[in-house]
Amino acid sequence: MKYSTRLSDGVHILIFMLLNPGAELTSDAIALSIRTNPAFVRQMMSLLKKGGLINCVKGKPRPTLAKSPEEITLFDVYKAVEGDKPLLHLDTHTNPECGVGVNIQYALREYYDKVQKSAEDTMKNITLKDIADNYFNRTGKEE
Amino acid sequence: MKYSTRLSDGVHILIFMLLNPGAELTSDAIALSIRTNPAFVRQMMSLLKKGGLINCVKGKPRPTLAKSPEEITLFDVYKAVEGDKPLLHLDTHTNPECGVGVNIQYALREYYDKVQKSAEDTMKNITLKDIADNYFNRTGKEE
DNA sequence: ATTAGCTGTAATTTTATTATTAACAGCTAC
DNA sequence: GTAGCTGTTAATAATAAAATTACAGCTAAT
Repeated sequence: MKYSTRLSDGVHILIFMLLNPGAELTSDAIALSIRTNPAFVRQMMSLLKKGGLINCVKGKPRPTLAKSPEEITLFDVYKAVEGDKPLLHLDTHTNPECGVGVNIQYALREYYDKVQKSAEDTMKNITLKDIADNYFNRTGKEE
Repeated sequence: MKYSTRLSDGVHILIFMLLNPGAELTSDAIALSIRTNPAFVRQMMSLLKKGGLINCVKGKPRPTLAKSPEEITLFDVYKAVEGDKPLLHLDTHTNPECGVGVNIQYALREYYDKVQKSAEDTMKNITLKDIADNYFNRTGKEE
């Protein structure tokens, strides 16, 4: 498959909103920056809204962050745009008649959960503000 | 795309070898358990061999672990079968004329690296023995 | 020596998941 | 009232994975 860039694009959208507070910000403008199409941006924004991260109104091109950047973590964005999709995937297609194979995958699941948790814990400690600060340092622009 | 199950299948192969020490173990037999085809198993085994995790000889269906199960970590298997493929993917397709977008992705990279590192650190602390023990507990069989 | 059976590897096809696109109903604000 | 936007759905294209095919070369048994 294609690699999912939803988390990256979700953050992209949020930072874009942070950089343009109160300004008119259409899905077309954001799409131009991500180099995707407006409908995809609107789909992402719909998920971000459902996740409680942004507020936006149909017909009105002025979306706003629903929380301060310090309160939005990378994990929040991940959950909003990827849902429960894990980073690692068990092979759920093993031969069901082979108990060995089935139990290996069950055994693995426990350890995949640990990997997932450590990744998520790290994501929970990264906020939109951190990423924005890093962006500002990069561009020399001050907050 | 399809989700990659290479790590799961790599572990599957290693545990299978651990369970059948010294026995004849053809790629056909392993493929039957994973419910895949022998050529894919051989491709995975080729990678595991390059990663220094197993020994096997062309024409001879008796692969062996190159290290003890305590010395093989989940990270070793991940590196062997996935190489440098990260868990999270930046959107490298943003509009190059939009400096904002480009720099957002650069900023994000630093944080993705942190997430990757925490996942890898966890993987480094999980050994094939851990997974095998969990498997044995599950099946009631003792080591 | 011959040969059956296996491995190692490359090339092609199929499949799964994603982004892309098109389309349109409904809201907003001028 | 209408231009421009959002929200949503459905269909299509793109991409990376597994599945498959094929075959040269090794092993070991006879």
